Amino acid sequence: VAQSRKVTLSDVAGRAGVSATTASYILNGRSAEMRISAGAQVRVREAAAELAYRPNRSARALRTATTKTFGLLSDFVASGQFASRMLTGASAAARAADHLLVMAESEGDAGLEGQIIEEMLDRQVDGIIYATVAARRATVPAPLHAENVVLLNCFDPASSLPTVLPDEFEGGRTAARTLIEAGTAERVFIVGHDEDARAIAGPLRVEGLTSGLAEAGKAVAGVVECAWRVPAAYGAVAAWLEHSPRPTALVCLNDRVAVGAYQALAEFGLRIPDDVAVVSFDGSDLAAWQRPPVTSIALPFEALGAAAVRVLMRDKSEPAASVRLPMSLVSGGSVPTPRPADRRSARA
Amino acid sequence: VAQSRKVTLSDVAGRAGVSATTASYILNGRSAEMRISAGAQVRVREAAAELAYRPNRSARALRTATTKTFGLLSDFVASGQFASRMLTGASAAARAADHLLVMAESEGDAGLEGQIIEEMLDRQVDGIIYATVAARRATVPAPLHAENVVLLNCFDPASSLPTVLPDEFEGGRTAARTLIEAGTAERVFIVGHDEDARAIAGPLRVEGLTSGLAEAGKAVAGVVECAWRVPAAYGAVAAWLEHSPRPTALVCLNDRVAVGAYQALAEFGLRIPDDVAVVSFDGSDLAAWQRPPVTSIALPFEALGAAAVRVLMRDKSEPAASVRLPMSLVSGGSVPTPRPADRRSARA
DNA sequence: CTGTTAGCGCCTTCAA
DNA sequence: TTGAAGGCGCTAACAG
Repeated sequence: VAQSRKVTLSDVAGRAGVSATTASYILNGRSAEMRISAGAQVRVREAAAELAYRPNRSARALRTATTKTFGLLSDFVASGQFASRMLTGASAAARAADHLLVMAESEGDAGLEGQIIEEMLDRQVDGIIYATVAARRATVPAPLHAENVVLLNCFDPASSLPTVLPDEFEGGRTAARTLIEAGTAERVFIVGHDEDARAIAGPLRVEGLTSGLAEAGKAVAGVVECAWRVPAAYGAVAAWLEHSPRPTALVCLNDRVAVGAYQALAEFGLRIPDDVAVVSFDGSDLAAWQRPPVTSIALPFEALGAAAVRVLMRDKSEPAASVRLPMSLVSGGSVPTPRPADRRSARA
Repeated sequence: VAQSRKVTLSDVAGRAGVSATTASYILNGRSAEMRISAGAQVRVREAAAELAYRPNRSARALRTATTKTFGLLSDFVASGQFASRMLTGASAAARAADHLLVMAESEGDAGLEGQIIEEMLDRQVDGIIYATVAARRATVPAPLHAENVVLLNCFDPASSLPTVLPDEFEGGRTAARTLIEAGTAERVFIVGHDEDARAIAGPLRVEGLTSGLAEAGKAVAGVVECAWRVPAAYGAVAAWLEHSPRPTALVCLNDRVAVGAYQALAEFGLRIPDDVAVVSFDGSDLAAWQRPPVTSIALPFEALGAAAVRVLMRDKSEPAASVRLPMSLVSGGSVPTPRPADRRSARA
């Protein structure tokens, strides 16, 4: 039966007729190591259960300087699915390892970021995930360099901190392969352009695409430059369609761009995938909701978050390896299905 | 200059030539109350700054049983914008009040939920936000009844815990008023239907709509039942358009439903807003990304999160009032603009 | 195999 | 106006 007043370790020890030390050893799974008698073990466990004993984490933290808590610091969480799904993955992985996540958003403000880092460090978090919502170069604040830190979806050229990133380059190659297999790689146009010089997702996706097309003797026919936002993409693609040769395929640098492109194509009476194939990146719900659903090279959102947690929990004697996770093809209906013969030969 | 080893309060006191007690009073803003000498105050503050002193929160937590940390427990975070934007609001409000948020997701699993609650309580959080991603009735686990808890986007009929909810009923009335002013309230059909018996958003939105229409002598013409998902809404609306009289307006119970409805209307060659007006609920980005943008009755996502934090931080001598926040009209282009004369008379 | 002792860093009575 | 002492609950040497 649970007590009304908070149950402490010595309450348990008292009830089991042992000292607090012994109870501590038993409850922390060190009975074998300490060669505790079977009787004591049973009595302590029973007492703990009967009293619904829960260790006081603050006391333990003071003593051991660990909190079974990780900090997750992100620049933005509200935009798109990246932050939330990554958070889900990280949170689940942390919980599976008996940890909790303290989370905060810097809103891209360096001052705020610094404050948050102090707050997290004050709380003695066991590690910090430094995440960005867009894959990019980042400058990690100095106080983090000495801590257990992992960079998620970003990297700092000036530091050797471990990093978890999606493999954008291979993702680009997957996009190329998809178009080649479908026989729509004749006139491929890229839609989208990163204004942010620190961004790496776009450039890597483009490089991968170019590399993949080259293997089949193809090349990118051109780029429709626009911000990675729906209205911008709509406007740019619509304006471009006025004057340009009809593309066989559009590679949209993310799903929002694809939505804008869909709108423009519809306005010009171009059918997807019959007239134009569309491939995009991210694999968010947004892609699945279009008609037809957009074939998208998906970010492993949850896996990225989980991988970051695993890096924080690694055996600290090891040097902390960075991780690059594959992006996967989520087939929608925006790329024509290759005839079986084509597909077979392409795979061979 | 910061030390390599962790700086403690007595380090500061030593450097300032006072005892830890005095330093504690000064650094906690109790100098006046304790009538500390001006000199001591200056010296202690200087010493703290020079040593870059930061209080050890774990030690303070052990002593005071408070952590300047709130727990945020949600059933899901990844779906849609609700959780993430609400999280943004809560996190910002918490930080503004010198608190941090520990966050976890129960994935709708009661067992997991119980574990997470224990974990949060073990860490002595100063309060817990119990949030659901869909507005609904909830059954708050027993351990929370005795704690500082606020329900966010849900309520528990069996408890008297304070609650933060959007005003869905008034939101429905706003939708009605919008259609009436635009002169498109003749044949209004509702699209969407909650399967979950615990859900309250849909029913309240419908009630509000009905009430608002009634004031103008109108009524809902019918309901197209479908789950609140894009493909379901598309399918239901498309099937329905085959046989039904053309509506003057569709009230979609959320933005995802509106997206599906848009797709169906487009397929039938019906133009928005000329042939059919569309109003929906939530005010997520999704609505803004349609062409034309959907006129949507918006949930105050960030404000809901912030309000929940404020409830947790209220003066504890007060009884904890529940909060109902207004939904706001976000005009897109999916409802025809009323002629100025109409609008004026409707407002009178 | 188990208990005693000694703090972790901080706040807070109580005395001076 | 300030300092000394005690203890929050837990863990870890060190004895026995």
